[in-house]
Amino acid sequence: MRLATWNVNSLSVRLPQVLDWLATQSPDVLALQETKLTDERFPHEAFAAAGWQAQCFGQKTYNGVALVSRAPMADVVRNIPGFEDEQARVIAATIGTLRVVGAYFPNGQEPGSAKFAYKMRWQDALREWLRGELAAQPRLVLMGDFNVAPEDRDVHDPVAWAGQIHCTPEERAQFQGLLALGLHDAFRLFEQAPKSWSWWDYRNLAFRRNQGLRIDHILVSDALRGQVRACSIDKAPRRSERPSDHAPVLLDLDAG
DNA sequence: ATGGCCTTGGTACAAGGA
Repeated sequence: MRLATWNVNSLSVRLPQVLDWLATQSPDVLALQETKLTDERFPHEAFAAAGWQAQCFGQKTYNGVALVSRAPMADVVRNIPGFEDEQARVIAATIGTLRVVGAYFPNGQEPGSAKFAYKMRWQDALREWLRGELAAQPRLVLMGDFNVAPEDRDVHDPVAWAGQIHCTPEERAQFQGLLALGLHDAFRLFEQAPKSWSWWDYRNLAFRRNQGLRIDHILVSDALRGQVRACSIDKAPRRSERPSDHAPVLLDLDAG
């Protein structure tokens, strides 16, 4: 079974690329972030024509998440239950024997700002909700754009980024708090090439210079850890014309 | 260098992203 996550930075712009990528990589489930579409405008028909079904949770202009799946999705949850939020950032569903959570973590803009405080509060709520989800369904995957580079090796220039947004001790502690639930960073279960990033700034020829951050992640629960066969970042879409600034991350699980 | 690029909304540029 193959799962994937991709921040597409506008599904309207990237829909043809997403459909091409689905045909090429053939994941069973794809979590999308930054769809930037209200649910009325979500292109269900285009996915259905290619053999996929989708559950969406969007809003106008900003944010927006979706799950695209070959198999039906049940018990769909939108956003974090009990956490009042005007922003559409979480969608969860049960697919087969898996609980799949797709998330677009807040950016936080600048340490010390109101948006940073929201980023912390939002993650507190996410973590406490996931604690219950894991108890109810131990076979859980949390994937999406976490907007944190967990360690210095996830940053092209750790000195320049030290203390900057995505690299603050508070954000890294939040990531550790998720791992403390019994989740594992699937990418780091394997030996990986140094300088592996999932995001490159549109500016400064950052992709060509491979100046990026690894901020898109797939976390698997204890119960799934032994079934993880591979985890990789697919840079190919980032090379294409009019790319998203993020690359997809892929996870291969044993059928078991 | 408080920059650079990209998307949306709306039709000029501001906000947000990371």
